[in-house]
Amino acid sequence: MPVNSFDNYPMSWKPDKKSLNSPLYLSIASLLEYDILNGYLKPNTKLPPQRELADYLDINLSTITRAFKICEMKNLIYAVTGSGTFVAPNAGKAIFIVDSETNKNFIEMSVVKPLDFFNVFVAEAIKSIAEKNYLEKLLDYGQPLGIPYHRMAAKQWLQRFNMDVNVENISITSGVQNSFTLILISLFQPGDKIAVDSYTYPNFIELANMLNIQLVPIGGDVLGMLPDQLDFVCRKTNLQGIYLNPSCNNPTAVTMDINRRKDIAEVIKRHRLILMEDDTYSFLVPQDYLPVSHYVPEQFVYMHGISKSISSGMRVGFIAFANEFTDKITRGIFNINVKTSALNAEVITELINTGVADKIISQKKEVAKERNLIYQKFFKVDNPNENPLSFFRWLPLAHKYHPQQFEQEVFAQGIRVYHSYRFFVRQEEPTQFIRISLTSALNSEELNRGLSILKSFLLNKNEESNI
Amino acid sequence: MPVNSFDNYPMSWKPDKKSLNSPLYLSIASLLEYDILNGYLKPNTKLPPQRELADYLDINLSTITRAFKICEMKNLIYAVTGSGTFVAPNAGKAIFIVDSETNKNFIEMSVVKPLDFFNVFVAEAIKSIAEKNYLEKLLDYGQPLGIPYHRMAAKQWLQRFNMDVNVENISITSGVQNSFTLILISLFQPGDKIAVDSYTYPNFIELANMLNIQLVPIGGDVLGMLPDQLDFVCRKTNLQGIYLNPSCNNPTAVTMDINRRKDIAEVIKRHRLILMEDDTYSFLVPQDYLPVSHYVPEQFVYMHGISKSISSGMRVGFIAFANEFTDKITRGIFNINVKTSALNAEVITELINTGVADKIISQKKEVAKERNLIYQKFFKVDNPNENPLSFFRWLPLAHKYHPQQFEQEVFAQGIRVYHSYRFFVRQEEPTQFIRISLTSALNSEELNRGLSILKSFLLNKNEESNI
DNA sequence: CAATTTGTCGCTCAACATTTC
DNA sequence: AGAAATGTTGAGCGACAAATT
Repeated sequence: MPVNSFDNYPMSWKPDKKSLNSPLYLSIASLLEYDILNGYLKPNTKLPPQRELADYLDINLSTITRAFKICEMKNLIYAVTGSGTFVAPNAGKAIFIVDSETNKNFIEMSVVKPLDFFNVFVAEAIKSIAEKNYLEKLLDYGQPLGIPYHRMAAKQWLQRFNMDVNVENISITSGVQNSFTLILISLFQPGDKIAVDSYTYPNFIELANMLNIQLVPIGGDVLGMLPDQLDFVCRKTNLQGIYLNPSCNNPTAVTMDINRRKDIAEVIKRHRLILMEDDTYSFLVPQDYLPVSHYVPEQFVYMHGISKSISSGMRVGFIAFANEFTDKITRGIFNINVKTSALNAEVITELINTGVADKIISQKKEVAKERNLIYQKFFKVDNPNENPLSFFRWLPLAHKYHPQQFEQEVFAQGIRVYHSYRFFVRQEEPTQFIRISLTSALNSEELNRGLSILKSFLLNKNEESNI
Repeated sequence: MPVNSFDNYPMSWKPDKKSLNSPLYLSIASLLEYDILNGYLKPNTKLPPQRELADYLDINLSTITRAFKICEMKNLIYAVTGSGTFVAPNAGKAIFIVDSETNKNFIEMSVVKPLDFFNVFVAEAIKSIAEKNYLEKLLDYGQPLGIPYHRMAAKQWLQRFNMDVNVENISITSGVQNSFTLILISLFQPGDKIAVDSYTYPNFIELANMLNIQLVPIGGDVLGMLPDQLDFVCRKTNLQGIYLNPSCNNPTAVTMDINRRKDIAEVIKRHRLILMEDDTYSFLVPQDYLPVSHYVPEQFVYMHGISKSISSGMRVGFIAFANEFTDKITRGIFNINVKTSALNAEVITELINTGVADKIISQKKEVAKERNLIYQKFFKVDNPNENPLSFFRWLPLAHKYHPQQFEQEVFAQGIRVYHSYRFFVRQEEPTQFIRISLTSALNSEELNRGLSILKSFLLNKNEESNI
């Protein structure tokens, strides 16, 4: 191809040669960033091949590669060998999930709230602790992993979910999100790669982005992540870890059965991945399920939040981990948080030891069951592996929409749900979904009303097929 | 120099040519790492020039540069153009400060404890909160930056220290260390460079290391960091931020006067640095001091811990920040912690609003004054800019010691202090110091005893000069 | 203060791996 | 199944900048 014919050749992106200055690769990267963030390059646009851009700008191919790598680290683009480079579907958009709570005159089905009306019990626990005479002792530094009494309660609690480890392998953290931060910083490096489900919890995605840790989506089926696909990716890419959500995957609501857990564990072992198992929803699963961590005793970090099961406001979580990680995690806790407030851990310990925690859970399960029945009055649940007590539901859409616009149109009807774009890791989505929280509405009646509005909205959009 | 004469030439490090495999640069980096971590290369050893190593291994110079860069990122070595590359003084050593608390049969003067015996007041505050009827309302998600009532209390509290900002520019965090994490992750990138005092708080150093943020030490004088030196470094290196501890620098105990604060602020403005001002010790400074943040209203993050002033166990801190950073910080808080427990913030708010916090502080200042007088019975304080109420003291040593060995020898006498190696950022220390905590001993008598033991120990070492 | 030593950095080259057709 | 398209990666080159002598 003659060098001067580029004007006639349709290139999706033509950086202005004149505005390039030294260093070239940074200059190119920032031009690209600018054009993406300012909307001149739309999500999913295919960029010209690196060779073509290099020819056009009359520089070396690898200079383009470097420029692209910078933008890829910022999650603005993603590159696939053989196919090309594409603008990321979520380039520059915030996907994180945060409770807005500004004069709620709409029905909340986006954020998953943990049925906070059981907080009366927590308030009682606080009162009973306030009367204890050892209160002062809870108020000093020391014991970054938690005081033994609290860690013992954690041990007993985790045993309920078949996670049986020594007290030395347990730490109190300031909630699951804080556990994510702790583990990503302590056990991983910027540039490391972690395998995740194609649909993953947005706040994990955003945190990984902030820390420059790359997430590699692995395909799944009705039971969740496919071991073969994981193995396949591990063979060609150097992965350091894997993040799993096996009890009730957020957002798909899928529960991994025992066989799939074993199979995945095999692959994790084979490739020496660090397993980050997020088992916040273990309380919604029958008692005979063993965590994936159980099968990889030398390379797991099991993260258990009590925000969903017991109380969200206390900001307490537990982690259990393989011996190997003890030093790094201890150091990490100290450098990130110093420690978690023992007062808060004491409240949770009290709830566990007095059996109130169990009571809260069984009541939450009742409500969850009821709300799922309401959901099924409106929408079908096809996959038998979806957790019947899930706090949220994952509904496929028959058509393609503009994600944010879709959320806004729904909102205009007085309800809020999340579109799947928030959960998707790289690449374009083949099918679109919405995640519907069942536990955020104030009561069954409100949920009923919300789902009914949603259903009419979808029917208006000719979305019969999945309903 | 003939290529074959290397055997006779004294090279401080000769990697085994045979154990090199592809990729070369990684292979070299891991050989170097191995030799440093296993003690074959001692701290401060000068490595052979990169060109010489390249010649010796018969590979390209830049391949060595790359290998060295990897080790430099891990803080195993540091390179100075013109002088050479050296093994880092703290290569592979943990310097972080953690309260060990295992059967204390020694006098604690290493960790700085915050005079925890005033926790009775905090316990009372908890009791009074437990009786409030709005307790449940504190237990949900939402309001990641803190509920307005708490942020208002924070605003009033910060005003005492002349930090006057709107409520919108304030957030509750889970303590100062957590604020560091938040800000380093939210406003900086791996590879960014931050200016710090040559002697800096070890847990800040370690956290920066974990996040691959480079710290650049700036020289100082009796008033702390020198503006000219900061300016000088900014001109040649691309710095993104600066970390300061102006009220009572940890470990030097120096208080920056107003003029120095203004001068430093000028340089910060000129080079558009992000200021991280750690003002945990502002309660030990006279009321007319303005924070450095005051002079750079568009680029500051002011971090205020209450662990030292009010209560360490509650894990609550406040940050105030320039408008510009609001979005990034909000997103960061949500992705790192979700939020800080409102229960804990409520306790601190209660202490502030009832005036108990002020009472705690004035009592702590009394004790600090008394303990500093005890110190001066044993050791001189030469620099008038050292804070007379400091919780710790910084004592120069006349001779050079092996740092860890020194700490152990002192420990053998039944006391614990920290050697300056823990605080030093890169390069070898010209003079060695020890940091002596005055507030960790249980009472004046114990402190007296500890200092007396320390003094005899030092006199035995012929350390008269500074005593 | 000029020459020398020493580390830094951006760009190029070429072999390679993966995907598509 | 083989050829073409496309992204990846390690190493080399050379100009440069800073510190030392």
